[in-house]
Amino acid sequence: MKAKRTSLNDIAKALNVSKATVSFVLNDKGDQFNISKEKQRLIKAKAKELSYVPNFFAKSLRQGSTNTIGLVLPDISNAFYAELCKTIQERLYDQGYNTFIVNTNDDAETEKSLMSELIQRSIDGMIIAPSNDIKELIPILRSTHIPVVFTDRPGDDETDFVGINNEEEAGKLIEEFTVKPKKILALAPHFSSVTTIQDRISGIKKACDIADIEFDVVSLEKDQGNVNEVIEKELNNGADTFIALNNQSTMPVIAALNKWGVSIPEHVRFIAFDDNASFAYMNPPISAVRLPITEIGDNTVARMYERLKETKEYGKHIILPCEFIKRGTH
Amino acid sequence: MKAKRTSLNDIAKALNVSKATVSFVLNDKGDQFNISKEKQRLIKAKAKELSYVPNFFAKSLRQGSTNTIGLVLPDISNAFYAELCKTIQERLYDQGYNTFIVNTNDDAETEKSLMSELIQRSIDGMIIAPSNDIKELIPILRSTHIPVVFTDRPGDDETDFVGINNEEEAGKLIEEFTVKPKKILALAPHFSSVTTIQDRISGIKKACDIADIEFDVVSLEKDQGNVNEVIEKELNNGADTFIALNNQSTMPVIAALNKWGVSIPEHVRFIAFDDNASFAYMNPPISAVRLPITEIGDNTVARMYERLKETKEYGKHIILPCEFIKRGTH
DNA sequence: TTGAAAGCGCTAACAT
DNA sequence: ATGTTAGCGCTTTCAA
Repeated sequence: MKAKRTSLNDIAKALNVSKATVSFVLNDKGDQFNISKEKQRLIKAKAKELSYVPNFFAKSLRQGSTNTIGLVLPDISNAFYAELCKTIQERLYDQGYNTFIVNTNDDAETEKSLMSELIQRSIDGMIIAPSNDIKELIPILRSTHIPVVFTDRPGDDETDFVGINNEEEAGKLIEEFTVKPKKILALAPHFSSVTTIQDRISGIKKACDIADIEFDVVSLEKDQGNVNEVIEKELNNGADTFIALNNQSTMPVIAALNKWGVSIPEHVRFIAFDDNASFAYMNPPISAVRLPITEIGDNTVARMYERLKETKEYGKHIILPCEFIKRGTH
Repeated sequence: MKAKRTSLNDIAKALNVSKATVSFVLNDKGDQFNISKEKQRLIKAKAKELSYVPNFFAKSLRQGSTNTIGLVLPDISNAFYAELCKTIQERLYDQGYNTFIVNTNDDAETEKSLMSELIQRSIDGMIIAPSNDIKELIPILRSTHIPVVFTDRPGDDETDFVGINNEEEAGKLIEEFTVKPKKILALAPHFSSVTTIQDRISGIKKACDIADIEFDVVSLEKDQGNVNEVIEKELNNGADTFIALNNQSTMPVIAALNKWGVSIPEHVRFIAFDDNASFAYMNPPISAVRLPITEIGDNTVARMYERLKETKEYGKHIILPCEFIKRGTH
């Protein structure tokens, strides 16, 4: 019952010209092939009249390319990735590319299989914020020759990357506190071995060593009761300065601090790495490092576009600066 | 340089059989076509050996279907839609479908053009949380014959829908307050004419009329200074009970209430429609209506699957219940 | 029990 | 200046 879509051939027949001519004209190669202006006009008019729409799949099959970029993200429901995803998708769309988004749930095996799937679909390029160690990914990456750009989480020196310098940005933080910290406690999300978190830890640690500040890290459990206990213990151990290592670990810590009646910034100081819309509304509003999400997205797509169009050279790392948002807790 | 992918033909040649035979076997129709067990085994082994991967586009072209569902969402960076998107994508993937996500930014024109784009790509079905009025969408929907399921925001009686009964759920809320409200103020996000918000308003209004409670609605500006003013004015007008009509309007109101030193739930009561992860960590934690996001996603995909596979009948509305999360502000 | 061949809609090399 | 034609890789009807 489905009314058949107009095809190139329909237009060609209606006008008594060849498919090739129609194809040229409709792909704006009319002049290049010296098709007469009049005929071009006619063809375009007829295409409109029959509401012709090119068949994407026939085109892809013929050309061997799909105009689609695969986007591999750890968790699309995390505010950071949701925003990044939106930006990347929009920019790609502006360039005429479609985005095929897959979600790995930060699971290494899922990621590997999804990546293979994507490659099998003849995508033209892949943008990835990897959950796996780069070493695990190399075999998969080797099996294809499409450009790959890493975003947020780096690969190695051979792979393109757009993101921030987590170590440096985290290290700079200890100078922002209004009171010199005695002991800094970094709060890591549960089970997080991803490089971004590890780099942030190492940055803070190094800075603390130099400034002669005591330093410790704890990993937060999902259970709030547990978080409360941990924070109480650390408070007793002299921690007076807290840095949440990502947006997910912020709220539980603030809640625990509130529970023990510790006032911020009078008794202790707090900074969140990775800002969140809600932070500005807290009481007091939470000081945070804003990751340049839009810029990361823009640059990632720009780099992908370069790789797609011109450059064969790879391994470029684009590092963007963060911004410290001074609010009421630092 | 790109190593050519193994094709059906490669396998056929290597084994000296026809493409057809290989195709049958690899699509598990070997028995149906009485291909000998031995040959089937051979073919499958060779396919594995050459790491054969079917060409998605050739298949789509030939079959005229793409195994892809278009998903049209207003704003993928909004927590509610991010979560919904994730669920729908996962379920669709489980069923062997791919999801093509597009983001309309709640802009009516963008939505219309993106929908047309999607249809042009020969998607097999479309799931949409529309920004446009259904009347605007009808011409576009008419131009195709693929199944369409509306999610979160309904179309009309002729279109499938999965979501909640906003009017009813909002109406029930007024019974939840621990103190009988004198005057309820509903807080709408800036410029929101979408039906979900309108239905929530009308539900509360009706319930207030019956219970003889004063009721008013205000639309919140982006600017917090403005929100503060509005809330102050309404406080002076006797508002003692606040209902945020979506998750975006919650934080600004809480911040304003804090600013004026109004304590919750002692002085005023507050409920948010649409829960958010951060609400549990606020002080006091925010009472909220939890939308059944996962269930909406599951049912949307299930319904789409039905439409794709069996049913020609449409216009089914699946209404799911919400859950009121009692925390500290109501 | 298997193979041959047509054709999905498009592009581009080659003719004319 | 425009037409002819050969596939891209796959499925499926028909023939053997």
